[in-house]
Parts: sequence; C-alpha cells; structure tokens
Amino acid sequence: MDIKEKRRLEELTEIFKALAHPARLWMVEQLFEQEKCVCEFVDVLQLDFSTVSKHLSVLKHAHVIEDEKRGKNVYYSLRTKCLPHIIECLKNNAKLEN
Amino acid sequence: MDIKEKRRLEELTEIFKALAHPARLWMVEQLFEQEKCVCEFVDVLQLDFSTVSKHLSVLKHAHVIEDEKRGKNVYYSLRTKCLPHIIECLKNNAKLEN
DNA sequence: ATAACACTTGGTTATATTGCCAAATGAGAA
DNA sequence: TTCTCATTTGGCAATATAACCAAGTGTTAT
Repeated sequence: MDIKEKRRLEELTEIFKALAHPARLWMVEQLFEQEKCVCEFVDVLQLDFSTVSKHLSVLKHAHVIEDEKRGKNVYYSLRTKCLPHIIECLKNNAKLEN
Repeated sequence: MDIKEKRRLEELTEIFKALAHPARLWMVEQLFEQEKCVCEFVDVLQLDFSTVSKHLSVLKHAHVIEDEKRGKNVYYSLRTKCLPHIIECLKNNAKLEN
C-alpha cells in the first residue's frame, strides 16, 4: 500500500469518523432540510454550547457541512449532498438484517 | 428526542464507527470484489493477526460484513451491498471540494 | 466606548479505541 | 490422540475522543 493510497483512505476515514457520533449524525440530518445556527442544536441536544460547537467543527473539517456567519449567528448547512441518500441506503440495509 | 430515536441514531452510528478506521475501510473495499480470509489481510496491512481479527469483528457486529468458516479458514464477505456506491458518492463529493 | 450576545478555543478529566503479546479455541492432518 | 494451522479472546499500555468549565473573539446594540 503506497503513500497515496494511505492518504486516500485517511481522507475517506475522516468523513466516516465525523459521522460516527449520535449527536453529530443527528445534527447532519437536521441540515437535510435547511440550515441551522448553533443555538438551535444546543437546545435539543442538551449539551454544552462548546461541545456542540466542537462537534460542528469536526463535521466542517470533514467537509460534510459548511458555515456562514451572518450577524450574531453562525449558520451551518449540508455540503455533502449525497448524505441523505447514503443514510437511506444504510437504513434499508439494516431492515434486511432483522 | 425519544428513546426510539436515540436507538436509531446509535445503530446508524455503529455502522459509521465501524467504517471509521483506515484498515477497516481498506478491508471492506477488498471485499467489494470477492470474499477473503483473515490471513490475506494480515500480510498486506502489517498488523498483528489478533488486531486484524478484532477489526473484522467490529465490522461484523455492525453488519457490514459476514463470516463463514470453511475448513481451517474463516472467510469474510460484504453484507452491506450499497457500500461501494456510498464510497463512490463520498469520493465524488471530495473531488468537488478541491 | 461598553455591554450583551453567539459562538469558538484552551485546558482538564473521564472514557473509548487501538495495538501488541500471550493464551484459548476449533478444525483438519498425521 | 496429538500436532499443526487459522483464527479468536483476554489483558494491558498508549493514544484518541468527548464532555464540561472558563476564558477569548467578533459582532451588534446601547
């Protein structure tokens, strides 16, 4: 396995890592429909503001979401457009297993 | 967020967690074409036999792969058939980013 | 300018993950 | 039966991740 292949795997892995947390996955799903600001997540998740912010940062670094500051708020939106489809695939797969 | 929704998120998260490691992701990709036994992975990954076995166990618990013992060997094969498609989606997405 | 607001960043502790080694298992060969 | 061979399991140390609190940043309101 060469260095380029290792890099490819690490980049892909970073996306899966970003999605591998219930709070992050939930936030990503919330963004399927429309953008949200950080405070909207904090209320529902019952996590510290800093914790939610860090989770969003992980998703942003993996290029799954992107942010835009407008006024006092930072709005996050979905960047990886195929994610709704991916989650649908996995959900259907899970059904077959039971 | 109710208990059922939490469970759904955790199950989905388990799949992403399983894929969130370079060695595991690589092994899964190797299974796109055909089944493999554990020793075939060990040689290339340069990891301990026990380590590879544990990685495969994680993927198996997430229902991403399945195993079948035949003779002296254990053969692993892909169970989540949509994975090649999913990885293709993410790869294309990454391209747009650069 | 100063205060309030919506975040982000730094630091710390608790918990989870990963890797190796050594020992256990289970099937086929001798 | 006893001996390999292929793999799994248990245990431990190193590293990574996740949560909170406190402090910092940048923007808007007063």
